[in-house]
Amino acid sequence: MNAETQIKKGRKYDQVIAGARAVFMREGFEGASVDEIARDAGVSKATLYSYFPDKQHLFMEVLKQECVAQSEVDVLFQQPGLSVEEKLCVICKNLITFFLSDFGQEVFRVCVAEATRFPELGQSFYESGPKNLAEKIADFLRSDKAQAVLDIDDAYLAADQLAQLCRSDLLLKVLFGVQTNPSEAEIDRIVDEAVKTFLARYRRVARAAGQSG
Amino acid sequence: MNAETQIKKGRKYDQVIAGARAVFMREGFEGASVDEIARDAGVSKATLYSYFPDKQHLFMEVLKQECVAQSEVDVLFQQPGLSVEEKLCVICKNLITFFLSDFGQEVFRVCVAEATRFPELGQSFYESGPKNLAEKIADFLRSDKAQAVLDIDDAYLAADQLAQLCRSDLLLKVLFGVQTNPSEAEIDRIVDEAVKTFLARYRRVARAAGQSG
DNA sequence: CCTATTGTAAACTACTTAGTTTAGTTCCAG
DNA sequence: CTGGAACTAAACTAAGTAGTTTACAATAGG
Repeated sequence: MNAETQIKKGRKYDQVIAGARAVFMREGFEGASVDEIARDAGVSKATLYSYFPDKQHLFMEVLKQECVAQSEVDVLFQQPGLSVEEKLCVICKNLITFFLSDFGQEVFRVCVAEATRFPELGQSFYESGPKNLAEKIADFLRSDKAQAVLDIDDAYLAADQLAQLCRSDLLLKVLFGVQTNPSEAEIDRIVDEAVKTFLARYRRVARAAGQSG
Repeated sequence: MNAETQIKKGRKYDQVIAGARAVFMREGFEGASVDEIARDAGVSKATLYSYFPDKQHLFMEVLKQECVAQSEVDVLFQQPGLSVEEKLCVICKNLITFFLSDFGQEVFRVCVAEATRFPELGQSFYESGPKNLAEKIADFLRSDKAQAVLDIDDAYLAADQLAQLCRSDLLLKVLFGVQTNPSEAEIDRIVDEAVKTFLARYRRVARAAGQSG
């Protein structure tokens, strides 16, 4: 009776998922047809339906996997020998690179579109993506190394502000198809300005050892 | 031969648009059926098709109107006797209130979802919404009153940063259905923190009259 | 009052959809 | 070589889709 039991079986499973991912990302849930998925997957419809009870379960399975993949994205990479400021820049750049990637864009778009139809999907996307990322950044901000340079009260809030400053105009532009691949220079500028604003607020003031509200 | 000529006619036009808006916002483009729109509009399908040549034109017309409505949202209201800092708070609060509204959320969601299928739609949503808002904020930041207190080089970038700091986690949470109506206190906190960070970067330093790079 | 316009409901066309079934094929273990 | 499992293409069902047409009703202007 557990939810998983209905899904999965033999050896063409991955192939089906791959085709489904491609079509769902391209067309959304309503726009995708099962015939197209089967064709794209190089698999017969009967096979597809031997793996998944229906279109919805297939859709959910695809996006569950995308969420897992997304949660494994690491914006922090353990790069030794970087100052906190440099590290902040690296974090920002990785974050931007991620949401500019085809993967990031497609998953984001589909999840926004179908969050109403599949409520648990929106939740799990949010948690494996933005929330997960913000928490990783917050952990870094709480580290001794960071705290030596930064004076932060609410690390999660600060992490979120940094992430938001990175996303900037770009996330919206990309989401609405206004600009699809910004130049490296443009990205560097945004990163630079984001970190500048972040440090203006959170850089520890030289003198006083205590924290100011 | 001009694009407009195909659409519009008599007196039930608004009714059709209203029904179409309701259904499209609820279901998206593919998910919405013309029968449902006609039913929801309290109009026969034949009447609907006497106003619009097809589903796509109807969809575009609805969203064109939403974009116009969106572009008329004013985040600045001319409120006299407010300090620049207070004004920034008001701007932030209005911005948040807007994207938390049903209207803001629905339009945003549908536009993201259909930006691939209807490229010009994404563009015009972006321009009438986020871009338009940022430009209004930038105009304020460039005003003498604001410049007396703030030291800003690139007003549009600063405006965008302020807007992003406002959106914070909230926009994403709302978009993915994680949190639908945050408390007033929560909003106030975000506004407060956004303005704090913004001012930390852009508040004119007491002493020097010139601007620093 | 009469007629043209604008509306209506409902049937209809031609097509697509999700999902099932059938009859036959490939593949591999024993 | 055999038997069973997994797979296939293709036909099929039942329902829904966009868009058209038909035959009829309400409403207004002159």
